[in-house]
Amino acid sequence: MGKGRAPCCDKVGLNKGSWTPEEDLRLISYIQKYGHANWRALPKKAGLLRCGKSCRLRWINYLRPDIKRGNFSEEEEETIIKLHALLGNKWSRIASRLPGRTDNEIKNVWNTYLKKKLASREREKGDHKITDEPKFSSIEWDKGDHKIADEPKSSSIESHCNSEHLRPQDREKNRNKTTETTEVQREPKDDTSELELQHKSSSSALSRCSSSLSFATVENRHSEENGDEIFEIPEMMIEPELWSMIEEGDCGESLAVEKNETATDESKDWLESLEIELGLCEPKYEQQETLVSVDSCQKEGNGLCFDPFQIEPASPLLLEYLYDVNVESSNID
DNA sequence: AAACCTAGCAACCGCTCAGTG
DNA sequence: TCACTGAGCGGTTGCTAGGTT
Repeated sequence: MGKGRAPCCDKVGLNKGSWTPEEDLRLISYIQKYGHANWRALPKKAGLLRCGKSCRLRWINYLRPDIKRGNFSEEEEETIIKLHALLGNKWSRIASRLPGRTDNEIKNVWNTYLKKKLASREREKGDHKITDEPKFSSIEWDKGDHKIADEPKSSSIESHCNSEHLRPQDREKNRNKTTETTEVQREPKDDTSELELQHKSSSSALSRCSSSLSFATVENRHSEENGDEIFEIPEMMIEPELWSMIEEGDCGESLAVEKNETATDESKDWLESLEIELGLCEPKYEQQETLVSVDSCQKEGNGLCFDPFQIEPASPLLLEYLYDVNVESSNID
């Protein structure tokens, strides 16, 4: 750039490296109450010794309520492979097609696993070189080379929930590391207009299909003033002292935030579950199984369950998406 | 049991872009 | 139009856990 621009923050005396549970809690607590309109100012206001960029990254990649933790399903992997063939290393673009997944996560999965998987697959087929470049141009697309149309058609809800489709090492990992991350399924962020339709239809299925810490429903809504999300958190019980701990900053120094009288029970519940995940407190009671099982849902045939990653040629959502991708590719060209 | 290796992932860094005064 | 800011993106690094020798 060369404009002598000041660093995004004064890095002297700031924490680096892994985030502590206390920092996480502090960040979540602040964003829950005040949103994240200004990342640069956020750490100071929240009493965090981090730069705004770091806070943003931590929130987006790890703490965001709509984040989907855990292993990628076969369908997700296939989707990534196909989208990568179309878009190349446009991780954020790819992530926008996979609700609940972050660009960072997809990038990591690609670099550590999918690239190799694809390479070995190609090796079996022939001698195709795996590159980071998009495989299909919009020209190919126009010719009707709709590679994505051969997307697996089987429902992935089960596979999403069912570890049978996970890689062996990941299945093992899951058994051993049950509380490693905040495996909380929440409504996907719907700030991407192009995903709006998908979200409307797929998010319920997604949020239903998750780990033992899944919640029944979580709604996002946009603040009219600044577009920040305010998350409606499902109803659960919470230790009152825990909440006051957060409010009064008992988990560290006092929080630089005021007590929010309107903080919902749901927010507290979410924080509590997060604290359990972070190992800040013991689970007080058995997590209620609030999710409708995929099986029962499918048996009921109520139309609420479907595969968020299912891509069939006839799907209007897919057509919209394909059109979208095609237009975007054309624009780039 | 210890040393070494490898894979996975969180976090950082530097750059670009869009918005604003 | 220019200077600047803040947010976001993609590449890279470094830590850690698990596996292997």
